[in-house]
Amino acid sequence: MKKELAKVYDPKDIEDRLYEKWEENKYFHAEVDHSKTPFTIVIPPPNITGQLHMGHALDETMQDIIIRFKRMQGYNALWQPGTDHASIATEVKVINALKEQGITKADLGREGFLKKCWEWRDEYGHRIVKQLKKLGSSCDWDRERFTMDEGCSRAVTEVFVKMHEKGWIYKGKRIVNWCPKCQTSISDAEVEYQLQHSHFWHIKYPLINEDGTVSTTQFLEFATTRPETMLGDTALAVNPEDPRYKDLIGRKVMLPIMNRPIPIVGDEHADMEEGTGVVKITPAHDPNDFEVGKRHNLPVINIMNDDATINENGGRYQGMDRYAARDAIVKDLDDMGLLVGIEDLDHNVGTHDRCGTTVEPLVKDQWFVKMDELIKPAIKAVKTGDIRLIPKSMDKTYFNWTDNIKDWCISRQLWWGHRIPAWYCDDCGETIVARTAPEKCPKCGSTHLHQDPDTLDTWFSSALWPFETLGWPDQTEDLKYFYPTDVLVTGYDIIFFWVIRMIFSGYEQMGERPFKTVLFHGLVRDAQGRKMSKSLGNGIDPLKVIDQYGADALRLTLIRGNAPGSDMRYVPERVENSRNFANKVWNASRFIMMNMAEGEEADLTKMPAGLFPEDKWILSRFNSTVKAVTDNLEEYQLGIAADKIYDFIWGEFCDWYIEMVKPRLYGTEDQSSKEAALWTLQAVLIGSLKLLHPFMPFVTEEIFCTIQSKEPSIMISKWPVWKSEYDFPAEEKAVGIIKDAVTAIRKLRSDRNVAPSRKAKIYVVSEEQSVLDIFEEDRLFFARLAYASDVVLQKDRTGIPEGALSCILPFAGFFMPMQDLIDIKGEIERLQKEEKRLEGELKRSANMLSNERFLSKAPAAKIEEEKDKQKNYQQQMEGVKKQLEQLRSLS
RNA sequence: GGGACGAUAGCUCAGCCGGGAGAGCGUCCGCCUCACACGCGGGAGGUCACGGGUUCGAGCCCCGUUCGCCCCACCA
Repeated sequence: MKKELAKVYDPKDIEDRLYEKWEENKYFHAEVDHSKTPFTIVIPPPNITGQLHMGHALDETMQDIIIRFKRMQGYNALWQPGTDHASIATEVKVINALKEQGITKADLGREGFLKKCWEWRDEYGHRIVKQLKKLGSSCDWDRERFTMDEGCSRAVTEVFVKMHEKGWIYKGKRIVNWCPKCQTSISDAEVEYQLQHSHFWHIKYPLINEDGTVSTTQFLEFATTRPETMLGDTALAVNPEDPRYKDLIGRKVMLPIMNRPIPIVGDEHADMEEGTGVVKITPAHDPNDFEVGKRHNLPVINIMNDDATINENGGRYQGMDRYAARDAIVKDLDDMGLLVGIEDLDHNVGTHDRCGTTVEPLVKDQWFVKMDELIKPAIKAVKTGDIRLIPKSMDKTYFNWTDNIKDWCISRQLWWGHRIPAWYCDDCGETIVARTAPEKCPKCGSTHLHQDPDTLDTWFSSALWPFETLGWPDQTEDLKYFYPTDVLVTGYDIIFFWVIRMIFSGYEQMGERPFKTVLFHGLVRDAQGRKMSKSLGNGIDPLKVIDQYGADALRLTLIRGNAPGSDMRYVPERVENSRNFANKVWNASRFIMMNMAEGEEADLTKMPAGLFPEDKWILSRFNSTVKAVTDNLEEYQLGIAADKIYDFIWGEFCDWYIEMVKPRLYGTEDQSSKEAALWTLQAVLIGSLKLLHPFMPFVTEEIFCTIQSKEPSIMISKWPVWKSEYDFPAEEKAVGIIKDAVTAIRKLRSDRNVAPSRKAKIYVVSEEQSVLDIFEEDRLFFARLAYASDVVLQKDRTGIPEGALSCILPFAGFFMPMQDLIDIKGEIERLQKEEKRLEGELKRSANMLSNERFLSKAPAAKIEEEKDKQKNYQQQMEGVKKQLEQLRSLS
């Protein structure tokens, strides 16, 4: 039975079926095999709270294209998948879910709460994986990992203990970013600055006289955006060079409300140019002030509880929220005559990126990673090119962060995550950091020990992702073979959170880079260029798009015309075009199959002897496309590669080649001609499907498996390579000439409104026998494409009816006698226009070729090219003039 | 304040090494031509933001300007 495809490509029927087939046959699975070169990608592990969004879709598609390409090239390709426990994001979700049942975290206790988290993970953690599969992602699911599985947890503990021994992880009282809502510390990277409307309050504190009395006439004035923190002020600072104030250094002012004398210190931090030059110093609630406090041994007075209400150090404001306290304090200061004025101000306020709450800098006992030494190899890696960032412009962003890096606060006051492997002795206070829970205190022998309640920043484990997923800390075969990975594909928005941390972790723990290249992509925005967000409700669900248009269409849409590192807009119409392209490929294949005789599969390993010029032309074009696309993919220029395949398949193979060979397929007399055409059709189609497969895995697989029976799947077939026997420059040129002629003739007919159904005799006139030979050889398809009833080749214009429609090209003139369409005047006008255009071109060409400096400096090939052009224009001009002359003699 | 990115057809965007600008959508004209109307053929539409410079030659390289967007830092 002859194989057939449905008339319209319907992805719904086939995508799930093919994905199952791939999984069943273990095509995604990679094992250590020393006869092959590994190529490894680790997935950016999606959060278990996540739902597939367009950002994932883009990220996954890029990785899948690369891994499928490499797999077909013969690499032992591993795409290592997994998910992230996403400590704070998950904890918040679980808390909210519990809230609906009226349960709090505290009700359940630590154990109970963690149980809920694991339940949550079991229920939702696989949702995202299922969604990734809908996209066609060829991850090795047998190797799926989770950042809190046994192995990853072991890796985390190992790193923590090792780094602690090295002195690179320490505990200390530092000012940290505190989220009063989530009740945890967060890292600098998690702080998001937001422009907020606020005020600048101008306040003055009275000077304390030399005799100890409070002055009623002398005040120091300053401005602040946070008047409530005055409760914790422990100094005013002025610049030591400031002539206005330097005599006052060492004197005191009376802190109003609290009635506490505080010193005036001289510190560089006070900028003489700014405001009055006086700054209030609150070491407990401002990072800069904390530093000033350290330099001057100032007391640190914390005035806030963990929920940002005022604590017992805030006197009568105790219990008030920080903003209520602010209003009250401003009012009280005003009543005391100490409020000088209020100014409107828009300024950036740090907020927690998860919940949007304004962070409160607080002094806390937290765990930190010391960054100064750790970061060095990471800086060197990008400087020397050991790790390459694409696009290159990301280098600067990278260095901007590494050059200004501060120690990393890694402890979180959360329950869901890796618990810090530190224990404290209740009797002597000793801190024990260990891989397993110690039985007794090594210092005093006490068995009264308790573990640090905190967990680690979720990025602490993701930083180890490239090697922990391959077995580290064990020295597994997988690790030796697949590490370092080849390319990391991710959005630029997590360069600081994740990419940099993986790089320094890789060098520190493995002594080697975690990946050779980082390929950054941008954000997928909506059609108006806005970020897709839940609150705006403008997000487009990739799953719905897949449902409607197919995964292939979505994938191609996201890849075409998307340059690395730059944001893209999701314009729905573009998906339609991609879907149309899938249908185009489908129908071209359908056409070829319809013409294949039963059981007649071409032997693609053997090129037939009797190929026609057009066969050679398309093979040659295909050959060039193979090379270009391969080069682009090697350079991770995915969008450019996709464009080239699209253009080749649609613009050359379908629009031209298939049309060219139709007469040979329909005719039955010349069997070898038909076979040559069928061989070429299959060779080029199957080759093109292979090129397209990484981009559109489903439709290509379905066609591949229908049109040939030798190989079980396109995804494990061989990637095409450039072949010298497919290189036909002469035929490329010859068919190029025919295409030009066909286009010109079609335009002429279109201009004159000649219906396609109306055929005409075409005279091809050229003095050059070689040109006539080309038309002779390609007569069959030329006639079809140019709507010719007959083609007459001759060296001059004898016998051509007067007033025939004509178009003149450099290499030949074409004449179509259509008596009812004679319009001598119109023809003259048309040719005059052409004459004028040619005059311009000839002038430009002559100018260039008479330019001494062009001739002496431009490359020889360029000069030759220009000379050829000039010659062509001259020939064409000659033909146009001749024709004009004749027409004028008629009129 | 520092830095990145962008400004190309009506819209959304490509444009690799500098050698006379492309795609999709839209639009206009003509076609149900025996694979595909999710299609075919043809057309219109561009001062490549602006001003200088380098070069035989600039959308592309250099300097400056304007506008947009993002990141980082900071505003006491």
